[in-house]
Amino acid sequence: MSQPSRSVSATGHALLGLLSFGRELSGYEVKRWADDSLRFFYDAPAMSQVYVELDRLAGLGLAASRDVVRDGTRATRVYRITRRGRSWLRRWLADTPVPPTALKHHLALRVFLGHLTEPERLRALVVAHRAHTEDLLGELEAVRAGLDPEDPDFGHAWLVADWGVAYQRGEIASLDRLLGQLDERGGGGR
Amino acid sequence: MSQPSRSVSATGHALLGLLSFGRELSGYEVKRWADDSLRFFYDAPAMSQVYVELDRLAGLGLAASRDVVRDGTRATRVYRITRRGRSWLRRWLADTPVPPTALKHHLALRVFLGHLTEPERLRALVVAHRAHTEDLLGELEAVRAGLDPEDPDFGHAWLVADWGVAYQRGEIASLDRLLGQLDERGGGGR
DNA sequence: CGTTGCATGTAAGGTGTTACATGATTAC
DNA sequence: GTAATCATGTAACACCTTACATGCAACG
Repeated sequence: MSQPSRSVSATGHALLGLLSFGRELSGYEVKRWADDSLRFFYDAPAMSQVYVELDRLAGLGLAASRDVVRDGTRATRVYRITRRGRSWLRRWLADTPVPPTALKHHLALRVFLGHLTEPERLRALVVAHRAHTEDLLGELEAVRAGLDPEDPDFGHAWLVADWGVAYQRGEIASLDRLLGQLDERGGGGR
Repeated sequence: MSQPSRSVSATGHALLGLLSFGRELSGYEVKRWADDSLRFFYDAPAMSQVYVELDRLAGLGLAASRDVVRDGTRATRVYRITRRGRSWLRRWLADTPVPPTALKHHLALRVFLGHLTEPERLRALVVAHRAHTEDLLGELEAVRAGLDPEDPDFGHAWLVADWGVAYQRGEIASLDRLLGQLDERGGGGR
């Protein structure tokens, strides 16, 4: 049999992970679910990428697809994880080293280059980012509220959502601290 | 005049940002500096990518290069930011919307899929990640110690380093909290 | 005399994005 | 009727990585 260790990307594993919860899902549904879960701690792939990735998983035998015609003429292609896919994922989870967290903090880059702009402008960027973070926090709290921490499968999803809530709260606290420091800088000397 | 708004990638802006501190730097030096600063809040690009990016910035007139022969035969190509590059960066900083933070938290993905493995195995992954985070924290503290918060230019770098320290400490606290929750799950029912 | 650090690049390939193209069904 | 949602995919391209290729200088 094949050993596509290298042939499944991190995103592929993430999507196969969504299928591992046992439901049969269309690409569209996978994307929506990714937007409600993966997005908060992992980049949610574009819609087009989801189709490509699911197709590849099916090609490797890790997922199986079938076309469902419900009522209308246009078919919906649904995917489910195969036994091979499940054991594949298990082994991946157990044996593959966890890569370091990849962060692209665009606001931090701008603060880093703060010498290039006026203090008020920089402050405005931070404030806008703070507002955006508040929004994210609200969404995450809603996600967490929809999960059951006692559930055998989705309990882990709850853990991650709970963690995400703490993470975003920490981010907001950091931003407030940063704003205070910027005010000291701007108000004082220079 | 060109309007290469679209032609400079985020990484390009980050590297141009390093040049904006005024020093004339070789590609090699840019890479080392990126590893000591950008790496903590933005992905540090590969060495080869640094050369490509600098070359592109020079092609756009945002940076200028010259070959320095110091002593030996092999030339070192050094880059400095041009006046155009500086005003380019300023406008970018002032006018370009800040994209949302992109996170790829590979450990969170594994916790999310925790139903696929044994509690002890999952715990081990978290512990390993915690150790790695401690290392990062140590490196960041060293970076911060080498910066002066009062410096007109590098004061902003200090702010970001200080923020990074708080960020990684928060991460460690989150991981400890997560470990406690995992123990409750594992030790109790199920 | 071998390894590490300085130094620069090319080639190939993987990963993912945006834009485009198409079309049905449902809700207002 | 028209807008939003469901639904699937292709094409072009941007971005970045790994592997490779080369070579000098300094240190032990």
